[in-house]
Amino acid sequence: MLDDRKLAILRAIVTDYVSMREPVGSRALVERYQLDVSPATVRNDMAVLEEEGYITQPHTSAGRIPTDKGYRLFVDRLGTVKPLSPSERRAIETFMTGALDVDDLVRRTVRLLAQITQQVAIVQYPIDLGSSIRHIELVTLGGGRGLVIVVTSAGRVDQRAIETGGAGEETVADLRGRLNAALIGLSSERAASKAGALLDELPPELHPLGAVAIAAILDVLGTRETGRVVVGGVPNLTRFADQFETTVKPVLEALEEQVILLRLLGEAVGEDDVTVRIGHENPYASLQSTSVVASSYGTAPEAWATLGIVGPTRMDYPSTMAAVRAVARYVGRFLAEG
Amino acid sequence: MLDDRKLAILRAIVTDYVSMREPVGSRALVERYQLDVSPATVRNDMAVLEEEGYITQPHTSAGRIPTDKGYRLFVDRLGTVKPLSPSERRAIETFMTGALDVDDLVRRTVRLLAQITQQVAIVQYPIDLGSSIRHIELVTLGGGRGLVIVVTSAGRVDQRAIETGGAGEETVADLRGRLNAALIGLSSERAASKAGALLDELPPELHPLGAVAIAAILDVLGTRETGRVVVGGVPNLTRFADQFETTVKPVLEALEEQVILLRLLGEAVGEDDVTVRIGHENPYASLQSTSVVASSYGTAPEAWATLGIVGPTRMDYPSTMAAVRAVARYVGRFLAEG
DNA sequence: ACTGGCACTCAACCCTGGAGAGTGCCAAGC
DNA sequence: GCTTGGCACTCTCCAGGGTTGAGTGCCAGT
Repeated sequence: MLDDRKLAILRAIVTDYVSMREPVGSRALVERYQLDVSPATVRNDMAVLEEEGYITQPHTSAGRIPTDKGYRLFVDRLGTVKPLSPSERRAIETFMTGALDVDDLVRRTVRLLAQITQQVAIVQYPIDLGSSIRHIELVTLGGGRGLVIVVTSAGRVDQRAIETGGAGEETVADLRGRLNAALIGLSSERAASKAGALLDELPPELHPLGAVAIAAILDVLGTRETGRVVVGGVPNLTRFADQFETTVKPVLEALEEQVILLRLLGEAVGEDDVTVRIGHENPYASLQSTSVVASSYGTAPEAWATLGIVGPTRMDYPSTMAAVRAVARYVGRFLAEG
Repeated sequence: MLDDRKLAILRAIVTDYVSMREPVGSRALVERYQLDVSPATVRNDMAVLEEEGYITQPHTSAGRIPTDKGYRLFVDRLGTVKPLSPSERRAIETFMTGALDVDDLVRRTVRLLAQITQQVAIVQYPIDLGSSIRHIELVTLGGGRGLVIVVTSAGRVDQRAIETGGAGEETVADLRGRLNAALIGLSSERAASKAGALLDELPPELHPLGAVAIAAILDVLGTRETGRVVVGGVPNLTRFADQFETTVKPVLEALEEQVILLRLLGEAVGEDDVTVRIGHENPYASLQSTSVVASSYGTAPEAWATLGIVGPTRMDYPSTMAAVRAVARYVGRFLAEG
């Protein structure tokens, strides 16, 4: 039902609307793109496209703009791959090299992604499901307080504050030794179950301290998968300039909710390539005037997470997708190399 | 030159403009506040206030609005202390209790502050200048990589990735022992100088690993003071609704710059009470249409940092200052108790 | 020193008419 | 049968003009 010319017209409408930011009419279309037909023909085709729900007009005498369905078709079948510009490639290289640690890497990635796409960037901290426990440290801080520190083979360090009570240094050392002996080398899941069982094996004098320490370890292991999220490039939202209160505020609110962001990125897990959610395809009402372009990154199972961007549905999908894909690849490679 | 009535009029103008968000005229003033004089008298006084630079009018036939200088006078001499509402007190209690660790505490504080002030909140991580080194951990991760972890008596944990090369487990253990023996209990400054000297004392076989480990430790100690900053409540910026591109974008950009935020908060260090910077008093051009209300918090010297809010110059200073002060006190107390 | 009165200014609002962009439809042409 | 030129129609946008209303500054009177 949609012949080649209609598809070409849809592609032209999307392209034009994205760059011009104005509803596009039949005349402008034939002038700016080589359609080799008259405006009247284009109008007829546009009527069909509108009937099928791919485009719509804001008001009677205006040009057409793509609907979410139109963008979807464009992304799925019409988008031509747009390679990154040399300067973008260079930006990626420059940003990545010299990252100090995972924290720094994530911060750099957010900035980079926001800069090339000119959108709001979201990067999830790498989660290391498949990694194993490398070290467990118990430190007293005085005043009856202390820390439990868990280090994994992927280089991740988590800590929890605990009440140590009046436990002496040798008690701490004893417990530290037992914990390490029991848990080092185990995966998160196995460590969690082993730790639970370990409490019963401890001599009574280690019991009070052992209980809180193990509880802290279980907490670390349990919350590990949810991973944090970092957001950047929020100023790019100002390009939504029209409708501020109605459009931007909900988006800002969503961006402050870690849970929402995680779920948003979560949709991309398991996909091979870049995932695109357009407008209402989005699970959150507050983001239904935006699109999300996301991708997994990293080398499973050691470090695996997702990153992406949030922007107006009216965005340059080919470029954005290329950028997200490229950044995901680079970060993944960087992570693998250390 | 400014008698009591003129001051009362200025106070009324500020109060009214903040709540009504509209230039305020002489008639409205005498109607809404008990000035006991006629509009004409108020007009005469307003002419003087305008001449002195405390108020201004957007255009000829409009009411008056306060200038930065007017707000300054209001804050310094006219603001009546506004106690927190019971619900705000309750919010503070609720938010604080149950914080897991410093990270969590900071996150909760940002949310809390943003919620009660309805502004953008900024909280600096506690910096622990006066604390001492409690433990140093060296962990190998395989693949020639490893981690240096530094724990302070205030419970702060920092880590750095290092190249361990092919160093064996006993080498690592040896170095770990020497580092801990040398550095535990020292303050940041003394630890830094001692660490630098320590390298020369190491036996040759520990040299390559010792060099990178000590470099990492120095890096941790060196960057510790600059502390990170967390921002929250950005959606509250939407209440700037007028002038979006011109007003909000620069603010959003500033909010993404850790350096700017740190400097902004830094101004409040050493002050006893809440610090207020109004409009152009602000060092950054992009924030000159905003005011910053900040306060130090924490118990020196163990943990000491600042927090505050950024909002329009047209803000409810008494309430905001009360809220910032209260939150700073609470967080400080919480931090002291652990 | 305060007040009432008055003339003046200026943004905001509404209404109107014209211009322009774009459409849908139809009859004619290839 | 698809395509095209023509035409009437719709609707937004914009500029112009008149009115309204809030607010001011100034002055003379108490």
